[in-house]
Amino acid sequence: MSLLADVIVDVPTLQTNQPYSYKIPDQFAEFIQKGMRVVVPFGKGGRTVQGFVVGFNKESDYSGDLKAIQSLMDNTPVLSDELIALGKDLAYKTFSFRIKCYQTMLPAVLKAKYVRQIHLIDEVDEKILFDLFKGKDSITWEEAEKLKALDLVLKLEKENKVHIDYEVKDKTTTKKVKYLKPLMTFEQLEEEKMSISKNAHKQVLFLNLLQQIAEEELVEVSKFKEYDLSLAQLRTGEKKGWCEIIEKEVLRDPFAAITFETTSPLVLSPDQSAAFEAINESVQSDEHKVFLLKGVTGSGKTEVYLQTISEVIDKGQGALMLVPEIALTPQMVERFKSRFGDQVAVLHSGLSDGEKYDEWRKIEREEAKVVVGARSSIFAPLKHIGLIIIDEEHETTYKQEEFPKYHARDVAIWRGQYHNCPVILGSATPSLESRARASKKVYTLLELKERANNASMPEVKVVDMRDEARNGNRSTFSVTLKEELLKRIEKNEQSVLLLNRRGYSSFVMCRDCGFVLGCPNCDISQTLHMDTKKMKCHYCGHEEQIPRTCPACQSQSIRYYGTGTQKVEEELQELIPHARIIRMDVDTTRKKGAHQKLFKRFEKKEADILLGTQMIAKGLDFPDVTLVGVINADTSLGLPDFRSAEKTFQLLTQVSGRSGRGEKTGEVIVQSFNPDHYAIQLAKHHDYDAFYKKEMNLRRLSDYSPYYFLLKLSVSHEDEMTAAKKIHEFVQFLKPSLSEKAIILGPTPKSIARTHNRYHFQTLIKYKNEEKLKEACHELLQSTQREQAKGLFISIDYQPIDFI
DNA sequence: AGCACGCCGACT
DNA sequence: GTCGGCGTGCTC
Repeated sequence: MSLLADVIVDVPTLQTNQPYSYKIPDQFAEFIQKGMRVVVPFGKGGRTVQGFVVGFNKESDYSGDLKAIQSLMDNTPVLSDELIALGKDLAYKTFSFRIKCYQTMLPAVLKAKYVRQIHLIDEVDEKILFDLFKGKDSITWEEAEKLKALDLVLKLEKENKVHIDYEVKDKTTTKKVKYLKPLMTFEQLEEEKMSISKNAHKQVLFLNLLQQIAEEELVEVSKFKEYDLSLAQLRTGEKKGWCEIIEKEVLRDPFAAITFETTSPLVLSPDQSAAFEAINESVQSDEHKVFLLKGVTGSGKTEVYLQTISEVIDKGQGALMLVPEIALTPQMVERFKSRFGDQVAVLHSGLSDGEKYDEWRKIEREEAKVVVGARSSIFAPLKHIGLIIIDEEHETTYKQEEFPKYHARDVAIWRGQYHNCPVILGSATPSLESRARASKKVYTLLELKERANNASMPEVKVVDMRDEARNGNRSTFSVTLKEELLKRIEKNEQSVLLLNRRGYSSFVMCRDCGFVLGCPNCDISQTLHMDTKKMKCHYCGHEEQIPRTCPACQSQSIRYYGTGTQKVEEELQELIPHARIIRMDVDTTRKKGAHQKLFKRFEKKEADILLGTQMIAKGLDFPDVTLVGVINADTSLGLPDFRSAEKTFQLLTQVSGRSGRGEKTGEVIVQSFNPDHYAIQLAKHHDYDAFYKKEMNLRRLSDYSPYYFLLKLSVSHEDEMTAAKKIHEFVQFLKPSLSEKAIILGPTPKSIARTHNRYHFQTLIKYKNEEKLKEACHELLQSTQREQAKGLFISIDYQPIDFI
């Protein structure tokens, strides 16, 4: 009795979000394994799609004829039993499709590409042969589409003159290096030398070189370039049987050119030892426990991580560590590589798809024991996990904004449970959710109270910008900040300036009539981009010229408003003409490696001031930075987001940590229009505990997280009325499954009500224990499939991060 | 997603 | 009368 394979097919719809049974042809029976990618026929016509084998079954309850698997795409599984189960669970929890989850877990190159090929199978008109097929016997669907000949192709197919073939193409590539292997002995080569013409200098040279290579030795073909021997000349030798050229696969190592000095563990402080001991106990006893490691910046959390990982490796297990993408700096990677050498695999967005795949395979083959990476690394194919670390656990980038909308912290805990291993959540400013769980003893709280080397926390000065304005200073920079910047330049010390970009944009406004240039497709203002000298919509990418006169009143006084990094840089340069400034923002760091280059330049003291957005706030250690300025602390306070105070507090605490990391004491200047706001005042006093208490109280009074869970239902449609009507309908649908305690906010139009010419509405559901809610949401998605197919978008976001 | 089946309008 | 519109339903 042969088995059937359960396959999840690459068709992301609700109707197909389930395993399909396929027969396994005899030739694959021996090789097929759970977790492999396969090519299967699916649906009518000759369509084939990629699928994942998620299990085997003796029989199927499907009444029709079963189809057979067409081919296997892997020699070894790409998904382990653990990841197969995790994907299934994630799909349910995040209201997503299983296939999407599996694709998210794997490197991009493992996602199939589909090619539709049109093959000629019968005689056709000369003209068609020439115009369409250009004399070839097959063309791709896309080529035909470009020639606007798809209807012709379909007609030819009906006439049986062409055949449309569906191919699943594998994108995986491995880097191959050509090696040369001698096949003859010294004596045989000597004989060969006799038999060839003495004028064939290159051939003689080649034979001489071959004689120098030991038997069984492989030499890289590229080495022969040094002797001016081309590949063609080597191939001639291959034809004569002197040698053989073989290709061997090598893994790309993005850090190959860099050598890392090895470092040894540092001596731990009493706080660090206590934390280490507590976590290590869980490691040694294979106990799943979640630790919240709270330590101020510079308190040595990383050293605790490193030493715990070392224990895990000694036990023969692996460790997974997540850091936010922008904190994944060369400095960070270096710390891990220099402690654990080649056992470290690094996954981040700067790698090419091929490089990512190679790092992934290094992990999968168990050549790497330590994985360091951003959000998606939480799915790394480590088989024996002994520890998972989420550094800077409060960062919102751990929540993916696209489907599947998972939170890496939740996945970490899932995997920690599966592997019976501890999970560490580390932060100087833990999220309220995590800190509250620690209070309720769901997590174990570990604290590092002191900075290493007895460094003190920097002094924070808050400058009231309203006073500045009253005193006639309308510039971006307060008098105090300017003076302090000048002092640093004099003393040859460095400063970091942070421009808080959250909720800020530079838009063009008419000073006479107040006209703001908006996007024609979306209800937001367009942003000014000085580098390309264009206006751009950040939502849909629409671009147009910068207006010279106001489109509404023809006034000439239309100009930009708001503060972009570029404008601040210009203003700063004007204010302090001799200051050497490095600006870091999305524009100057777009190119690969630009980020690192700018930091290196700053490190080498080629500049006095580093000016940038959030990306400069993380994990960087510059000993000569003694001043940190926050230009606009409170732009993020005004956002319609219940976490805005928390975000502001975290940001200010974070940047303050950048100052005074060396021997010199540091100073922080925060410019604000709301200097008395508790988030600013408590950040000034480095008082997380007081902030936590105060903020928890506010959250309790306003019924927000962590007291309530949140679920966001969004709906969009081309027609405003339809979208509005539908979301009301859906809320009515969900209501019966909610208890009295649940609170429904909205529905309301989103603050950016229109993008891409679609109208968006959303509603928030606040709840504590609602057993039936998740099931009801799934039902809602199921029952609205028809409407979804007709252009109604519905999205359910469990524990959303943004509300705007 | 992509395809077939099926039931209504305007054409050789 | 039929060709083709896209609404509906299914894919192992």
